[in-house]
Amino acid sequence: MTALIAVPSLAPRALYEEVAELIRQRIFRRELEPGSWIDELQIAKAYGISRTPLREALKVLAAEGLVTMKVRRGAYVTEVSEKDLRDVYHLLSLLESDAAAVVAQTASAADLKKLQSLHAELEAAGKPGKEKHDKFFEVNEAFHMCLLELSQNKWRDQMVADLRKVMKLNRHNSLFKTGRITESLKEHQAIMDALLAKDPVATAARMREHFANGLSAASAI
Amino acid sequence: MTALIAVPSLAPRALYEEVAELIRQRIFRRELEPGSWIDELQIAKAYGISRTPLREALKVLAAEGLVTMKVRRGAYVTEVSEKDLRDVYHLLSLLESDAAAVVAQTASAADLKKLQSLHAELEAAGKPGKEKHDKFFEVNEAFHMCLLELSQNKWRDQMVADLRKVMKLNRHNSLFKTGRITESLKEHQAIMDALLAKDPVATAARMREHFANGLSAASAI
DNA sequence: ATTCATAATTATTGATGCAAAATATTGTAC
DNA sequence: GTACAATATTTTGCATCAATAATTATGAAT
Repeated sequence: MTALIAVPSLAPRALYEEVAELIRQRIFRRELEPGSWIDELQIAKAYGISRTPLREALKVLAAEGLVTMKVRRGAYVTEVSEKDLRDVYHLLSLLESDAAAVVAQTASAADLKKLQSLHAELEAAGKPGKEKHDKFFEVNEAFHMCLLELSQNKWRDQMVADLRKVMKLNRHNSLFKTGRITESLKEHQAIMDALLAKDPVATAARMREHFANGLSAASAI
Repeated sequence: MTALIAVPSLAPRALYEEVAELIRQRIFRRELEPGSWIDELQIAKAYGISRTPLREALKVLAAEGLVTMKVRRGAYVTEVSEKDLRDVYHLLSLLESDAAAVVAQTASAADLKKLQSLHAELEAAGKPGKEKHDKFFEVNEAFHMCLLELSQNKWRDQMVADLRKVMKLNRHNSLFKTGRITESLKEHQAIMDALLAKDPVATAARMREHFANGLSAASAI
């Protein structure tokens, strides 16, 4: 029985948020499989907490789409169909390409420099020989998130973050981590070029292509 | 003290959802003003329920963006800035125009008929002389929602629904209800035409215009 | 033997109670 | 009179407890 240890941080989160994050991670790690029932009693006991904050955490996860609440039947890890994944991916493409267009129009020199440095990191991490794929995916995520933040629309940030969480429910969430690192780098380069040219239309187009390629690579599996 | 009466329906909702809906409506009616603190004890007492389902309801509303939770300070009705509204509106435009394009490509004859009948209703409700504006806005919402549903992406449905809720936080949520009924009808007609022509690009463009006009009408106030 | 009904068990949902934290209030000292 | 400190009150947040609903198991009747 591993009780939760209270970590005194500067921005203290409520217990239900703490628990939500723990369960999120367990879902991503597939410790809790899609479709499976979430045993409140067992988890509460395992974490050494009561069921009240746990249930609040489950409500949060339900709002994110990670779990599904059934009346009088409790919480279940959301099952995503192939169509769901395509639908979510489509929305990600739409939202992120739009964000990219905005950034192309509004980014300052410093903003572009930041993106370029991330892009450079990405190229370094993607060098053949290097097999630190984790690093590549991490920086890739950082690049996309940085672009998002630069587009200055917190509502979109939230939506993209939630959609990306849903994508992680997928077994082969290969959409993000296929072995197409070289192609992905080329596409990122194209996006960077369009951004530096401050061409919103081209930037959005390159981002859409980037997503389209990711999707076809995924469905080819 | 008005206790909640259990309405036995076919799809029984949990109490926390029931309560969430009640609070949602109170927020939309501005009984609970943006920025104001939500008194858990008072509301629980007023509804004749305990704080537990109420707190769960507040978590749901927080996920929708209608309320903001502050650690150890409770729940507050979300305050949306002018920029927030523009940002949300931008996303609505993006999502709904994309949905319209999908429908233009995939709609069956029956689907189009359904949209046409809603459009006819809208024209009837918008006839000068008739001052049933409520009816107009209601049918307008129905038209947009029907289009959404026909585009067959439940994730987008959810996002649009949430974003529209946030829009309703606005004092003058004039974006939907300006006195530009005639113009709005013309724009809807243009959308219908593009849909019937099964032209996705034109349909999306008309929808974007529809939103752009709504925004400028709103900011002109 | 199979089906339907009833009872028992199990799990969710809602209520109440308690402790900790934050804010407001009051009093005292300078 | 103002500022700071200590106390009191208010309110959140978590835990425990009770009740309701659903599922499963058991038994009886056809």
